[in-house]
Amino acid sequence: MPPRRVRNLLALAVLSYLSRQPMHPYELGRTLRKNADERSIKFNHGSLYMVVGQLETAGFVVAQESGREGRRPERTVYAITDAGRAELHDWLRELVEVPQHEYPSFVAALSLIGALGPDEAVALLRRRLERLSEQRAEIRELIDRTLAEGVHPLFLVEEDYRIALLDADAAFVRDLIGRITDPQNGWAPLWAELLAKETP
Amino acid sequence: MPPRRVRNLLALAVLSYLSRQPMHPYELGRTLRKNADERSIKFNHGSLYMVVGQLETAGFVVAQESGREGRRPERTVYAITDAGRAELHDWLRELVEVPQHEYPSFVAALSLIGALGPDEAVALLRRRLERLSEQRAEIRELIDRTLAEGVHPLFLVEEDYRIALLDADAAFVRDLIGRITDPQNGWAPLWAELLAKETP
DNA sequence: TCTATCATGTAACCAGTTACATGATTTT
DNA sequence: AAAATCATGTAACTGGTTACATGATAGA
Repeated sequence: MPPRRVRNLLALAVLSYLSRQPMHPYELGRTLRKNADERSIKFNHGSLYMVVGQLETAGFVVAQESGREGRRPERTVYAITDAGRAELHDWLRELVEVPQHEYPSFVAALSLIGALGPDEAVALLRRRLERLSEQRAEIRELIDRTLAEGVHPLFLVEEDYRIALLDADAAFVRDLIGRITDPQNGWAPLWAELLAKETP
Repeated sequence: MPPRRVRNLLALAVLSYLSRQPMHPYELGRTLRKNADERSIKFNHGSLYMVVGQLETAGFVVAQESGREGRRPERTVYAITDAGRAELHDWLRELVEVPQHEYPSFVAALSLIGALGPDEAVALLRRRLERLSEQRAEIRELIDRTLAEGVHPLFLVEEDYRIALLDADAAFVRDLIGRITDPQNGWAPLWAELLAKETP
């Protein structure tokens, strides 16, 4: 199959909302913000117009009416097309089914962490643990607050997933600290030695 | 503190390698590839030159000699500056210490998964589990192979971390399938109902 | 009434990717 | 000697972000 004509994930959210009802870009923005989708999908005012434009040239949405109301600027309302629905469905399927190779910044940091000394690394990892638990608490609270408003947990699974990732991160970090500092065969001594050699 | 003048993580790797010895961009590329850094940091031939250029204008690296050897094209060798070393160190510290808010595609997918039917979603999630375990096996094998070559495990922590994330993903997905399909109070019936309402 | 904020869109800029160019070496 | 691959870099294009513009409403 050919690569997607529009790859930006913001386009997925746009298709999803337009599949419910036609809207104009600004309204899409408000809706995305109201539903806290910015937590899951990066977007800003400008990129919305860009993405909608891309979707239009790809034939996934069409400009419906472009009227002005009072003396507001033009508002162009877009509707999803059949091709757009197909793309939405297919794309979502793919994203759920096939785990993507991604580039979290902590992976990059770990791959270069040798450049820090073992003591410094451990100190930083300990601070990371604190931040991780703060973030976890925030998300936990967000979930509870939202559930209390009567929202079905189905609409919060992405936050559950975030918590799962944070927990895995924390567990990994704890383990890593152990492997560095273990008094028997921790990495610290050798690590320090390697570092001393390459820094003249 | 002001935002980083160069944000691309590839620049971090470049600074790290240049802190060992001056190199020209092509050599950096070879080195990155040899060390399998492409698994942790996205890069391609073109972006290397861009990033090195950015680092130069930011004053983190300087062009040293630009000679030609035989009749090869010009090769410009870059060296790290003191400011560059400081940036490398500070940036690495930050990346280890503070967990970034990121946008994995599965988070986006989960936030919109309601648009799929519960049965379809479960089927896809099951396939995801298979793929996750395949990926895990591949990484496991990579780690073992590399360790067998005598590489110190410190230089493989990022792969350990990937495995931790894959495991967390899989555990989450298994749990999610359970929450959807649970015969007592699984989400499937309500979910199907919601979906039917909004799709006329 | 002046100022802020909302509503809506466009344009300019910057970052990142893909494609192109060209001589050197190795393989067939 | 032709073809492939390595070595090295630049240029063109596309995607994404930031900044700008402008009328409308609400608050001080």
